Amino acid sequence: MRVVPRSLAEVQTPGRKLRSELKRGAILDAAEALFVAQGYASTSVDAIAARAGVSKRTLYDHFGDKATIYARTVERLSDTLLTTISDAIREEIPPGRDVREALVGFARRVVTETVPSSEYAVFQRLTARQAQPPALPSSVRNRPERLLEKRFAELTRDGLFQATDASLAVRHFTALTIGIAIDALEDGEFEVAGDAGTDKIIDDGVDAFLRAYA
Amino acid sequence: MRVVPRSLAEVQTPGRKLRSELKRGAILDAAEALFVAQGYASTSVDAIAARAGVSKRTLYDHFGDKATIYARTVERLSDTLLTTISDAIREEIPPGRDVREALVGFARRVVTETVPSSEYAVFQRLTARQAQPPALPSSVRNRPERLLEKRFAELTRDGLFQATDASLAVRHFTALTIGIAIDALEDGEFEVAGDAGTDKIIDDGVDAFLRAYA
DNA sequence: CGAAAAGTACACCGGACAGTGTGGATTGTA
DNA sequence: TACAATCCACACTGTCCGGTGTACTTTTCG
Repeated sequence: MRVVPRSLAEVQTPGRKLRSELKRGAILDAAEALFVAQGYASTSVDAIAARAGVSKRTLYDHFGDKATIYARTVERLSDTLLTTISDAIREEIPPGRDVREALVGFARRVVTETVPSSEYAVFQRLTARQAQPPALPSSVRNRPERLLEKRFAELTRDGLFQATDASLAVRHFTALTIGIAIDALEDGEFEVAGDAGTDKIIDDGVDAFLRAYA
Repeated sequence: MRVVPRSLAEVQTPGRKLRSELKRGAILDAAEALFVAQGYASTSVDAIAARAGVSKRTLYDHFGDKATIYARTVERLSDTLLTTISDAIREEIPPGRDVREALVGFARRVVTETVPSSEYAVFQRLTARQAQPPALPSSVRNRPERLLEKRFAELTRDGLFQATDASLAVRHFTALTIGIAIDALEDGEFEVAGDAGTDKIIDDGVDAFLRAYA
């Protein structure tokens, strides 16, 4: 006589493969959080497994070793970031929108959407040369910038602002807005000020940028 | 008349003491190089001792533990950086010098003098929130910026450029020049280009800054 | 049903590392 | 010469960590 509660099993289990994929995602989530908070070297595989609610063995069955976990984490982060930037460009800097509004909207959105997971900062920091994990090629690191560069070139062609060197303009723009905002957030500069602080930073940055490139 | 020593400490021979001080310096040199290259967690005390040409026991006699070595390293780095910035301000941005020349000279000097030890970048990175070593207060982290801020305020008062908010102007200036240059250096962006690459970055950055703040 | 996939618990290994203890060598100084 | 400061070589402890092996359970599906 079968005592196996088939119905119960079917209800609480959404399929082997799906569940396996969920575990995989949970592992990457945990890994991302820990790598971001503590860095590569100080994050133990046991800690990742514990946080993911998964046995260490499962983790090693999914990914072969710690370096691979790290690589997959950064890859996923990179993809997410790329999507975020791509969406933000399309929706915040559409043809016809006032340039100042568009730039402020874009920067603000990138910063807020990548906080508190702080994808942008995390990505920069994790991909920075620390020689601990295998360093990533700068071609990967700069993908988001390339997207914005293309849009800036179009804006210049339409005469909306002067950026003969689109690559340079993007560098200056991100440095003046997103870069400074992320820096400030990492310093915990305004524990209270919150969004207002970053908003002001971004407004000021866009102001300066437009003064230089209008 | 016999000179009576008040304590043993006063009588200590300059020979021994000097040598001891040299060892101490060598340890800090080694620690700085390794912390910079590998980060805190991945740098072993044994490695520091080996690189300094000093026994591990001597190292532990001088400093009590790894955290203290790290703290002393960052302190020394901070002091060196502050001196570098201070000198650069005094000598590159003197009263009367053409503003563009002064700013280019300043930024170029800060970058070149802090490379390849890359004090500036190192300082930023080591003091960044990584939660591994005891985080430093941002008051320490921002000391160099304060100096430049003061000079910018003077320049504005003299009508040489428009920076009603000196703090903001400094942020924008460093972001546009030193920040981008250091970033590029860390990426190993121009393995060959060398100084020419950073020089162009700085020229472009100063151009943009002056367009925004002239 | 029965095989296989997926996961867990747990013990284990080898190595690295922070930190200590000690005895001995060198060397300025009284 | 005798003493003390300084340093070194070396052995040792406890701990953590990356990674593996294995035996057991649960779930899925032909």
